[in-house]
Amino acid sequence: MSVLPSADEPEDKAAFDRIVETVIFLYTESRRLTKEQAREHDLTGPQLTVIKLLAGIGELSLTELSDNMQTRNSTVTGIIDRMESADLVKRVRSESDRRVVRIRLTSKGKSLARTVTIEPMALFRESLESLSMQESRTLLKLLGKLEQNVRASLAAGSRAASVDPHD
Amino acid sequence: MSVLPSADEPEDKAAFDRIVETVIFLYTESRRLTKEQAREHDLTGPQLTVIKLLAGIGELSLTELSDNMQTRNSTVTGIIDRMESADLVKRVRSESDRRVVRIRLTSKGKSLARTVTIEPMALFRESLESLSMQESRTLLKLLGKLEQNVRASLAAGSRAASVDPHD
DNA sequence: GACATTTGTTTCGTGTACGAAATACCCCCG
DNA sequence: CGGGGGTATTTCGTACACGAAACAAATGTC
Repeated sequence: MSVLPSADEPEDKAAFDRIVETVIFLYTESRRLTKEQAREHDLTGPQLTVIKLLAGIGELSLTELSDNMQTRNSTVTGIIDRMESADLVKRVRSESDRRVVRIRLTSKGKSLARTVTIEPMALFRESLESLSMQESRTLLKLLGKLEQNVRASLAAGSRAASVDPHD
Repeated sequence: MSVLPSADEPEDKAAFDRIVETVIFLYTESRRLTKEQAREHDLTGPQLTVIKLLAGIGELSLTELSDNMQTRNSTVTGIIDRMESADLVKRVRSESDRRVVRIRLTSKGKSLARTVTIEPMALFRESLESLSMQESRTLLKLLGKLEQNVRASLAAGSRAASVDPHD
């Protein structure tokens, strides 16, 4: 905010809400379509993500995988469990550090990775291409700013709820 | 974010990926914090959303609720089930159309709505306030453009199947 | 007024998604 | 050598989240 807060204008609030709604829409809808596409290959959305990540990088530990997917370890454990029983992936204990599990594609997983051309969040990515270079740079900058603020709030600790300078 | 040591990738592709990643980050992290905050009142994230919606509007049918929350009916049924056994909400059959169920806050639900000050996605909303008016307008415009493209793709994709065209 | 169709809600089965606790293994300090 | 503190993964219990099918009330058609 620059000059004055101007006691919640309905317009401002509506604009904020619209931004939040739009982000939720983009995320949930892209996810839904990813899931639907993945299904044609008997995969779920997260499973497709795992396959594409592993196909691109080679092998990842479970924690690296969960960092990449922005989900918790315990969630990824379940996903890998199901993928392992579907023979898409296998777990290999690391030699150097016997705590870590390396996740690797099986031959079946690899061939599936070659077959499936769609990327996770494809819908989202495609729609991005319609923006000009200038626009996507601007978008990235603004979103990055938001991200920084969120991270700052998170780092600021799990203190009070929305305890802000009220008004 | 990424585990990959992406020193200097081609900016274009990296920019797209960064945007996608950032949106996912914003959504999941805000959701996580909302959940955490709601928990202090023995609520889950979606339950807080329901309470705030009902407190603002009064009463809603299950379908209206699921539209507002961008989730499926079957999901909301479960949420309302749990809220009903916690005596936060009650189901009332509509008189005019006996198929519809109206969801209404109980007195316990209402007093909770007054007690809990935080809004769903509070973290997200707060971080938005750090943007200038100009910036949030720009952000809204660009996101809106993305949303339009996604909607267009969805409409085009649903030609084959008989999916309900939403607008 | 009997029928098929549509619309609103629930049921069911599967797959995330989370936090907390348990487990296994690493490293370090003494 | 031994224990303490830390990290990596799994287990467990609960709550979404979805699609498909079941169900019920409303509406359209004749």
